[in-house]
Amino acid sequence: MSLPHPETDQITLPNVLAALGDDTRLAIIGCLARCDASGGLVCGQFSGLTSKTNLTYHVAKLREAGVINVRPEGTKRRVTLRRDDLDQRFPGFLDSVIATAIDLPAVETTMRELASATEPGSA
Amino acid sequence: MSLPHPETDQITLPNVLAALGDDTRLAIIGCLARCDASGGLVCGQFSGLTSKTNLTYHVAKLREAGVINVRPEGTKRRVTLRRDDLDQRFPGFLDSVIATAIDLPAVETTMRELASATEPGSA
DNA sequence: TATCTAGTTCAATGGATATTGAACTAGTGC
DNA sequence: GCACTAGTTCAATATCCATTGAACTAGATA
Repeated sequence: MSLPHPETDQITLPNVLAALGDDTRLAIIGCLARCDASGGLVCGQFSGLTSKTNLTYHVAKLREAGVINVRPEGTKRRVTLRRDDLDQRFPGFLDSVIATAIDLPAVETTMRELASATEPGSA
Repeated sequence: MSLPHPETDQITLPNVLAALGDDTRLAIIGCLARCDASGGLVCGQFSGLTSKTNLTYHVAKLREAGVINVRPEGTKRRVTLRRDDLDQRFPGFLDSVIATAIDLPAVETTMRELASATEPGSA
């Protein structure tokens, strides 16, 4: 872990709520919720949501609040949800947020783009 | 209901999260969670949290997001949590937030003030 | 009617937050 | 070494948000 992440017990509800109270960041969480089982996503895969610079900003916000984990992987950054940590800290919270966030319009759109980008013949 | 409140199905997760992502408002929710069974609270009872003007502002934010109900009662405004509506819309969400919000320092302090203000002999 | 209480409205302010573009850095592969 | 990719940093801006104080309104009470 080369980037600073808060310890589990440093994660606070006000910070997490503030981090999630933004459309772009909520969409990022929605996308992650949909494909976290497959090992998360890298920043570039959220490019449909906003600019590259702005993504760096929002991903950092989520990381600093303790909502996601960001792991360098070559020139990329692999982003995953801190499910276990959040469940431990605020039981039931993440699941209830995800249940709604997973169906947000911005998430639907991004996932569609992501799917078509990995279709055979598009590479 | 003389003040505008969103219908249950108009309540959105981004709005609710943004409304709760503020220390003052989270403290209001914590206080309400503690004594909602006893019929809610009136604005003035949150006076330990911030100024009167600022309370009007934050209470309006929570109301507009659909988190609380505000009912005129003489010159006062009775504030209650929209538990049923939120449970219907985002199952489990409110409970998980309350579990943590109820123990916030600002809530503890406010509840102590509230308790001492209703002690026999203080009226 | 006069006064008090509880809360609102409004305009102004300060501070935080989101967004942008240009320049930059760290890996990867030729 | 060179070019490419992925993401960062920085400074600037634009916007939104929380906070304040003064003046105000509605209802209760004497």
